[in-house]
Amino acid sequence: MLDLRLLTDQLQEVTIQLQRRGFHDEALLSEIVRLADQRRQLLTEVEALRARRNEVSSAMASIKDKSSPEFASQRDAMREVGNSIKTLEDQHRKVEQDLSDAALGIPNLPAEDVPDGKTESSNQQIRVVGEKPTMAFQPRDHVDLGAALGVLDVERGARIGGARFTVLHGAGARLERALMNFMVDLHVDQHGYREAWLPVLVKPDALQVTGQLPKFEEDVFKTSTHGSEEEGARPLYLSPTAEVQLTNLHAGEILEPEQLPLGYTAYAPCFRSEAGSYGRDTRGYIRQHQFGKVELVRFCRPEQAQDQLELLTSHAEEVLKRLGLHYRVMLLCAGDTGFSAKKTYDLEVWLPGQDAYREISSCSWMGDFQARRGKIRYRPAPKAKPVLAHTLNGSGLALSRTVVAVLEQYQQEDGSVRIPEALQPYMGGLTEIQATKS
RNA sequence: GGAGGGGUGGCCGAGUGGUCGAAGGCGGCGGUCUUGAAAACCGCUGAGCCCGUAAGGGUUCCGGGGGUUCGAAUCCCUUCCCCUCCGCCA
Repeated sequence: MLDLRLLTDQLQEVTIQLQRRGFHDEALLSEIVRLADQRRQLLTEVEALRARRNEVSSAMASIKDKSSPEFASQRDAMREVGNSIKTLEDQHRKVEQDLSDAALGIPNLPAEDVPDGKTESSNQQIRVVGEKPTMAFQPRDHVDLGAALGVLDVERGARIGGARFTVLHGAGARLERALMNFMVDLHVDQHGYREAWLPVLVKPDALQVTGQLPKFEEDVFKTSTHGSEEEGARPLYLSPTAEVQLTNLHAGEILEPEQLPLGYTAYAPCFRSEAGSYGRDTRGYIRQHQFGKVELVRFCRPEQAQDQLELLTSHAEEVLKRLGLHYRVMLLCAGDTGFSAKKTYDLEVWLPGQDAYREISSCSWMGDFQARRGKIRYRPAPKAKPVLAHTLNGSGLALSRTVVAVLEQYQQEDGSVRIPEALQPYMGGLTEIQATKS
């Protein structure tokens, strides 16, 4: 959520910044300004009445004879004041609700150094790391490779879960598990993250903090609950990314300055409905309803944020470097930057089987956008007023796509796949995946 | 699932309709004393919102929501969470 004061005081500037990312609902913006103004008026009015009531009430408390005419007349007068207060409170509550509904639909402002542009074609290539592996043969894609090796089983995945579910077998399953441990260990031991093991079902409130709700409900899986929602039963959602759980770790808290910057990492399965992506990436292990991911989340002071984004990105990159995977770093243009983010680097790994770079990590600086929704604050100095923290997150990395990248970049002419050296200890010393009879 | 108990400030804990944002203690900060430290003593010590350049003023918050009342931490309804015992269970 944006700072409403900023929005109302500098509407023009905010509008321009939002237009950069393709947001053009200026009617909504002026509605917010109107509601904010109305809210303030109602509040001033109701608080004046409450002040009066408080004053008279404490005077009434000191009247000893509660049956005196003096007491009775004051009580009658206050009865009307009480009713007015109630009426104004109802109005205020409604305006407050409308205001928050409207404000939750406004995306974050892009950072200044984010390039203009509407689509991914305007993204900027920042750097390229490593080189495309030379192959004196026609590289195969991971679906063919995985099927031939007996490690990737799309058919049986569909049998169990339907489309966009996959079963891994043998060395393939172990590869995913090895990657998970390798990544978490790296971030904990080398990068100083605190490891977490998390709930996967999450409350709507948690999703609202990170920005998936209320606007993108169709993208997440919602579970059914006992009892109707009208009766107050709150449904739980399958978390689409551990960013949700990790960012909410400090919701409602005031952190001490020496705690920052602070980093968490976690492996968690992620679930996405992929509504609206029909027909896209239907082949293989690229876009699944369920996938594993090792997540990185950082909390910091505003003045640390830009550096923290570079640091976080370098942590995700380190995984690719140690695995010897060729990739490039893209700075997303304003139009391609996600709803809650100010600035995002995508890491795109080279997939020779598709002759393309594909996103394998997305590292973002959210500013105070999520912190405002989640009331995540820190105290800049002892006794100072709490200030909203900044949050950052990134995949470090998406496991399924790393499996794909290893299969495709380490494939050999005979269809076997070498295991990156860094991973071999996690694979029980296995150096190569070869076809097995299944 | 059944039966009970409980949610109060950073923490512990009192408070069952009226100057209660809330006793007392702990912790933290500052001071006195001390060569220094400890002890002792004194003072300060929550957050949000509104008005104001500021000083300051107002208001809300005792798990959440609603109600009763002139007035609610206190009474009523509802909901969430935690604990104990029983049952079930990876």
